[in-house]
Amino acid sequence: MSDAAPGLNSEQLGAYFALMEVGSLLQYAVDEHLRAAGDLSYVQFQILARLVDAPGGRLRMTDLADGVVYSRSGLTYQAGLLDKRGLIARSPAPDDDRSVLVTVTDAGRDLVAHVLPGHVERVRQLLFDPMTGTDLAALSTVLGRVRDHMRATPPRSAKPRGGRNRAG
Amino acid sequence: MSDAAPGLNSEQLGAYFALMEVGSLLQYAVDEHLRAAGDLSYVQFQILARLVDAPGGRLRMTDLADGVVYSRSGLTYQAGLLDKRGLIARSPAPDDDRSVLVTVTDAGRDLVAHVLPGHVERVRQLLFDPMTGTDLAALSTVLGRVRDHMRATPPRSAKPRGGRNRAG
DNA sequence: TATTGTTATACTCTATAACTATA
DNA sequence: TATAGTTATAGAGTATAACAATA
Repeated sequence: MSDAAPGLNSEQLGAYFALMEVGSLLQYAVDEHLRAAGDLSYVQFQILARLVDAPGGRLRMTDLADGVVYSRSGLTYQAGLLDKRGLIARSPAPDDDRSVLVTVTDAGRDLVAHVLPGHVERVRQLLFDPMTGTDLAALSTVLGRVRDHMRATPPRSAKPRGGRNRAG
Repeated sequence: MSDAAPGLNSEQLGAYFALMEVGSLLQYAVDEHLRAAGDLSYVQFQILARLVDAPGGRLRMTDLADGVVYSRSGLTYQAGLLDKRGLIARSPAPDDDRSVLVTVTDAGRDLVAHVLPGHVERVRQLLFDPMTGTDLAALSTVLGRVRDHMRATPPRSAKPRGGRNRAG
């Protein structure tokens, strides 16, 4: 879009496109590896990874849904797949009978451990090999700020009802 | 993964997660806007945007496929949708009868023009509002370097045909 | 009444392979 | 033989809405 970019200067536009391309290529490469190494989609890997990191290896469905998947039914679907493979187990929550506790099984932990080195290696090769130490520090600073801002800016609840931007 | 990250230090790991999260949230927000404002997916918007930027508003299917979609049949599918809506037109290439030239129609240009301000506005709000001028410069430098490196590093499973592995 | 989670269902998108046609 | 593109088909993933159960 060389001409019509009313709200962004060319440096911003370039950074935006670069971010999208880098994110897309990285996601693609990582996804490909996870499938080949462990027959996992990136979403499934995220679910397992969050569980491995959680105290006791367990989280409620709702907590898991926050930040991993965009709908509850989507998480139920993914959890069903992981459950069927024996990578997680679901049990009723003792303190709230509506909730379901999801726990990583040993098999789930093993799979994450098996997949992680190659995963991390791909990230290193693609993302960090071309960076200098200064690059890394700068990137951390900027992305941290942006992430905090995005988290604080309600992304999905801000649905304009009577919309200003409708297509004719 | 606080424990098992053999190949990345914690700063790198944090930067990686931040990048994925920022990219994912940005993609989601932008996609949502494009659908609401113009009933376009991000892929469709990319196709139109590339055409608008191309000399004469036209590109061959193959050139379009490079960097936009992951398979040729995927592009045929998306082009079919855009064609049906009158946003692009397809015609045989005069110099090579195997090729198909894709051209943005006036309706396609209008839709891009209609959608672009809101698109850019969302990017500005989410990505650039929390940044300082130094941040932007740093981000551009790092992402530029990383993107060049990624483009120069084709995925190992480079498939003979189709696919995603082209320098852009 | 609101929240948690599942299910049923429909839809979008993507990839693979077979196919046609041209270089 | 290799390339350009389409089609048929199958599969993964997602969202929406209805639903049941609990708070």
